[in-house]
Amino acid sequence: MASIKDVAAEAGVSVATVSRVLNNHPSVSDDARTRVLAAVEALGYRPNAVARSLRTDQTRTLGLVISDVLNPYFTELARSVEEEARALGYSVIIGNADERPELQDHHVRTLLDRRIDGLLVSPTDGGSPGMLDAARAGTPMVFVDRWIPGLDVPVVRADGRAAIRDLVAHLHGLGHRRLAIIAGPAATTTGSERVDAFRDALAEYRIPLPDAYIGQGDFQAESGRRATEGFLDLPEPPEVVFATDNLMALGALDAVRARGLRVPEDLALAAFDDIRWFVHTDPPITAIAQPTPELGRAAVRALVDRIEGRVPESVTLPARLVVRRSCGEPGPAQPPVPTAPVQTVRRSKS
Amino acid sequence: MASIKDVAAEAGVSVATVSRVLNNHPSVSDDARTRVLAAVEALGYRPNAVARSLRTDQTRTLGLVISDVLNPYFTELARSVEEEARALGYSVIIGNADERPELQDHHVRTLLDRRIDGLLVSPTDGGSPGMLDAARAGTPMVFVDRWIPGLDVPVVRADGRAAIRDLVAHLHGLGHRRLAIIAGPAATTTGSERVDAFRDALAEYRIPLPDAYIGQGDFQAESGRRATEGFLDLPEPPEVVFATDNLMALGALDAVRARGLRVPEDLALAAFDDIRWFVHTDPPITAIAQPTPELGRAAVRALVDRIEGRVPESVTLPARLVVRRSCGEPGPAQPPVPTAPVQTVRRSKS
DNA sequence: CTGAAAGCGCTTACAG
DNA sequence: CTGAAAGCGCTTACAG
Repeated sequence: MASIKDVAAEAGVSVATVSRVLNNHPSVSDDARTRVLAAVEALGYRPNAVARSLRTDQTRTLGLVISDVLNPYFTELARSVEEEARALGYSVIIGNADERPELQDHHVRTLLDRRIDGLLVSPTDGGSPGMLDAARAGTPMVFVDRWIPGLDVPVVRADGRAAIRDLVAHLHGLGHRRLAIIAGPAATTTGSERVDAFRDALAEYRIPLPDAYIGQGDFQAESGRRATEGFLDLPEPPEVVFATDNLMALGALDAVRARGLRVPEDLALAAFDDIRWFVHTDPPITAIAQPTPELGRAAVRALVDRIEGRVPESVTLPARLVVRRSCGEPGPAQPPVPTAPVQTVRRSKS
Repeated sequence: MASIKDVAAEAGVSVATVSRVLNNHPSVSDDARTRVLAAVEALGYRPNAVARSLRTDQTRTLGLVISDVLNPYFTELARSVEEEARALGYSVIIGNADERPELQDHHVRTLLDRRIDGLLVSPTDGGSPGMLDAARAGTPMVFVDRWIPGLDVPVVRADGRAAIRDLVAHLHGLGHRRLAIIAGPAATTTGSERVDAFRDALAEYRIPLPDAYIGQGDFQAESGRRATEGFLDLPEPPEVVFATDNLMALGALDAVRARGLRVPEDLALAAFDDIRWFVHTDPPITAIAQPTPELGRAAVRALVDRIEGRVPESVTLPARLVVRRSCGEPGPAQPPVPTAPVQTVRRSKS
C-alpha cells in the first residue's frame, strides 16, 4: 500500500507538503498542490487512518454499546446513530452486549483501547465496572434510552410515563381490571421506570399491582414466554399483560399460542416499543412507540458537542400510545380485519 | 491516559520489558514480570491499540459490510459474525449500505482506511468501484449471502434452489397455477438467482412466468408494496406472490391489507427468509429459512483462514421450506389458529 | 510556501 | 534476561 512517502517522491515534494494538501492547509502553492493530487491519483493513495489517529490523538470514531442488536428497537437506534454520526464526519463502531454485563464491559474496554473519541451507551445493568471506569476516566460519554443514575453523563431518552398513563386509561376504559406487567431487569432504568409508571397509573384507578402480576423478564423473548406462562398458571390470571419491550411481547404471544389460547379474548396484550410487524400480527398489537430515530440523532449531537468542547444537553422526548386490536378494542367484525387505521393518542398534558 | 512509558517508569524497567510482559514474551524474569504487572494494575494501564496496530500492521479487526441493518436477516448475520470473530480474537466493524452502492463504497473505503485485516461483504450491487478495487488490491475478502461473480473471492451462502423447488411443488399441490414473484435487484446474485430458480421450478410444471408476474423490488418493504399493488391491478392477478425477502413480504402484506383483501383467500403469500414474527402474523407465513448463524460463522472462519495464511473455502449451505398458513394450506378451522405446528420440508435430493 | 525534524505509543531485531 | 534504538505513517511547530 502506498504511503505518504511514495506520494512525496512521486510528486517531488516533502511529506510535509503532501500532508498539507491532504489536510487543506492554506499555505501550499498551486503548483505543489496539483502535483501532489496527481501523485495521489496515480498511486491510488489513501491516508492511513491508524497513523493519523496516533498522531492527532483523535479517531473521529464513536463507540455505541447497545444491549441487544437483535431487538429491532436498538437496530433502528443504531441506524440513526450511524447516519447522524456520518453527517458530522464520524464513524461508529457498534458493540452488542446481548444483555450481558460482562460482554458490555468487553466492548467498552475494546472501544476504549481503540481510542474512540466518545461513547454512546444504553447500559445493560446498573453500571458494570468497565462502564463506571470509563465514565470516571473522563471519556466523553452520553447515555441513550437507558442510563445509570448518579453519573454526570447526559441522558437522551424517551419518557414513557405519559404514554403508559394513556395506555392504562385505555385499558381501564376497555373494562380491564386485572392488569399484569412483564418487567425488564430492575437494574436497568427502563426496567424499573416502566413498572413504576404502570403502578402509578393503576393507582389512579385504585387498582393494585400485586407481585404475582409482575413478571420478571430480561427484555428477551424467552423471559416473556416464561412470565406469561406464570400468569396463565395463576388461580386468577390477569386480563391483560403489558410487555415492556417488543421481544418479551413476542414471547408472550408464543406462550398464549402454545396453550391454544387467543389474544385478546383469553388474554389481552400491549407492548412497549412499536415495530412494523405489529400491524400484521394476529391481532395487531397495541403498543407504545418511541421516537427512536430522533433519539439516535439527539444522542449523537450531544456526544459530539461534548467531544468538540461544547456543552452537551440531556434530551427527553415523549413516547406515544398507538392503539390497535390486541386489548379487546372494538373494531370491524371478526375475523381478519381489513384496513386497520392506526389511531394515535397524543400524550396527555403533564 | 497512562502510556507504556509511565508503566516502565513505575516498574523501574524499560518499555521493551513492559512490552514483553504484555505480549507474553518468554524471556522476562519473574521479578520483572511481577513489577510490571503491579505497575499496570496501579496505573490502570491499557495498551493503545492504535499505536500497536501502526507498529504491527494488523488491527485484529474485520469489516462487515451488509446491505441493510434494518433487515432482521442481516442483523442475525451480523450478530453471528461478531460472535465468531470475538471467539477468534477479532473485533468487527459493521458498515450498513442501506442497499445504496455509494454508501457501500463509503464504508468499504472507510474500513480500508482503518486498515482492517479483512472484509466480509454482502454486496448491494454487481460491484461498485470501491468494492472491486478492494478485491483487486488483495485485501483479504469473503462474500456472504450475496456475491460478485468473476472475482477470486470465496463465497459463503445458502443455496435456495432446492427450497424454492419445494415451495413451488407445495404451491402447485395446493392448486395454485398463477404464481408471481417479487424479485430483488437483478444486479445482486440473490436478486437474480431466486427468480431463476422460481422460473425453473415452474417450468417443471409447465407453468410460465410472464413478465407481468415479475415485480421488480429492491429488498425493501416499500418496493414489495408497490409490486403487490401492481399485481392486484392486473386484469388477471396472480393467486400467489413469492416475496424474495422478508421486508418485501411485509410490504406485500401492507398492500393487501390496504385494499381490504385477505391472505391467503384473496392472494396467497410466501417469503424468502424466515423471521420469528412470521409465526404470529395473520396468517402465519410460509417461508424459506436460511441457516443464518451458520453462514455468519462459516464466513468468519473463511476470512480468518485467508488472513492467517491458510486456504479459505467457499461454503454453500441448504435453505429449507417452512410451511405455515399463508398459501391456503389446510389447517384447524378458521378463525384464529391455536398451536400452529411448524412443518419442515427437507430439501429434496439434487 | 517549503522542508527537516520531532514525536504520537507501541514492537522487535540487535547487542550485551 | 534486558535495554537502547529504529521505525510503523502520519502531523505540525519551527526555521528559512
